[in-house]
Amino acid sequence: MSKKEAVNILNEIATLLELSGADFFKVRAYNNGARAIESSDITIDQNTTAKELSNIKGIGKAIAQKLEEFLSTGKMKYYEELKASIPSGLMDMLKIPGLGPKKIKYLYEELGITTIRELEFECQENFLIDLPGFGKKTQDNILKGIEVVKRFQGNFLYGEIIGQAENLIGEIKGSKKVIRASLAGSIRRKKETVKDIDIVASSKDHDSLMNFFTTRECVMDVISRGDTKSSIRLESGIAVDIRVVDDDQYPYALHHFTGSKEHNTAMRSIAKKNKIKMNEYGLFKEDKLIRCKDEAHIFSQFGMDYIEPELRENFGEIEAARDKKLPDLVGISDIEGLLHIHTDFSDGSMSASQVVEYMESKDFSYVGFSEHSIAAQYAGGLNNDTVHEYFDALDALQKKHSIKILKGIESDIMPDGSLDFDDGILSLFDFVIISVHTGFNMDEEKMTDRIIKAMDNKYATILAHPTGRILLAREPYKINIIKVIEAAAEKGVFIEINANPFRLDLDWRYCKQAKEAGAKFLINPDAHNLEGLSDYTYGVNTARKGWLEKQDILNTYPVKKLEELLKSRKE
DNA sequence: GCCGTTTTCGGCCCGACTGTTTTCAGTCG
Repeated sequence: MSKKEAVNILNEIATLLELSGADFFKVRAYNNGARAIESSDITIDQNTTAKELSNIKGIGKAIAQKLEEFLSTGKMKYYEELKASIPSGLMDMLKIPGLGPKKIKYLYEELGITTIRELEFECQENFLIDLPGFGKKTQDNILKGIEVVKRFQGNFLYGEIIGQAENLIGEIKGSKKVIRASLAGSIRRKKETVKDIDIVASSKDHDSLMNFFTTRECVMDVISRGDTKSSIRLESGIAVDIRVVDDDQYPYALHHFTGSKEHNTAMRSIAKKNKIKMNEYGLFKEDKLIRCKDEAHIFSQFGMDYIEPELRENFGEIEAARDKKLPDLVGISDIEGLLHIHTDFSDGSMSASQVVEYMESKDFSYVGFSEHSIAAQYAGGLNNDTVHEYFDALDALQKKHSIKILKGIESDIMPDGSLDFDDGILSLFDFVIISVHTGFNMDEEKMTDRIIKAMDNKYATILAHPTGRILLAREPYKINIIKVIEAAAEKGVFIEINANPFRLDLDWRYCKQAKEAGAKFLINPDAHNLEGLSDYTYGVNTARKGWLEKQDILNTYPVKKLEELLKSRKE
């Protein structure tokens, strides 16, 4: 039993309670409890007691006891009973935009609808039109919502969406009606997946700006249209929400709609303690507006430093801002070179010389190749012979170019924790990336031991994509990531932030903890084609969300210092 | 269900839009 499972079960209980029509505050208490566990630094396992749990703010007697039962036995009676009382399809129905727990509960009780498919059928048969509180438009919206769920499951990769978002915000900023405008919401916070695109703009003429917004060429569908708020859908299926305010309200609105919800709630409660009301229109002391010219000014009202949007997840940024202890986050321009690149020596689609030319054109000072290794024959991995051809080719390339070329390998971690090349060959590389590509279905203990054992090899320098997750497609393998992080820090193995937009692994949620354990990181593109090289910027986002600074990231270092660090591990 | 420098009971953040209503409930962020 891990922290993650505890968090998941509390969130699931909250959802089930919502569907069962429970008191709103009870639902929120479970959501808050999940949040509290997630951000607490206590380790959670089968021996964690209710007493320890209830020390966490947000966990009371009732939740603590239920969790203790869950952790020690793997079961929770309360949850099992709740789950049994509610058809599982109702949970899926919550994903339909426009349909919430109240209506779902009503449809279930009145029409016996328990799955999205049934709901779709009933809509097509016009059964919803005459229900009290429903009607033709509601039914149409539900059908549209079902389409969205079926096609996109409601989530989008940041990397797939950011281009569309930037185009649209560019158009809006270009409108003469706009004074200030910005992306907001999760996309401004640079979360790895987003549900929609949020935009905040200020204008003297709301109506014209709304017309401008809802008639852009990229708009497929207008979902709602008001004077302060409108929603559209793009061809990709993602919804875009815009909020238009007067310019003196802009800083408050931008902060409010950037979120996160948890950050805002925490900010509001601080405001309340200072007898200040905080909402999207301003800060009010005894109903009098406190004028703020920008977001930094808002934070300063509470004695806080400016908090970068990436950090606004209520992961301690508010306390740090108050204590002047916010990190100086790593930036894209800090990156000096890139490692973890595959070429046509293994499964990449570009040649090493193309990569070198590209990297030189972008003024990077080093480039590190890392082909797949002997066990990864599915990916054209190098073997004991071709590895020497690879060295010769890179040596020849180095003679023609001034950018420093580092020779690496991505060596597979075998199920027993050994590496697939023997030490004699591994010792020849400038760096050895180790990673799991097979045998994903081990239990947590075995997988954790497997990876920790692999890190005992003194030639292993970088642990790649530590959890193996593929966003929106594959869960992380079962692993005690905290143990792995601590072992990496202790053994001096560097942790990769894999910057592929489908991976972004190590997850930012663990970066801060890893840093505190003493770990160092590399932001690696894991590129297989030339476009993939620029993915490193997504990795920088992840590092920033994980509170990392320039000195935490090895590929911000000059090449000499990086080489020393890579060598020191062998010695 | 949680919490408490006024509280062990009575609060719990707040506002916009839609659609179905004739003043409001549900949903969303």
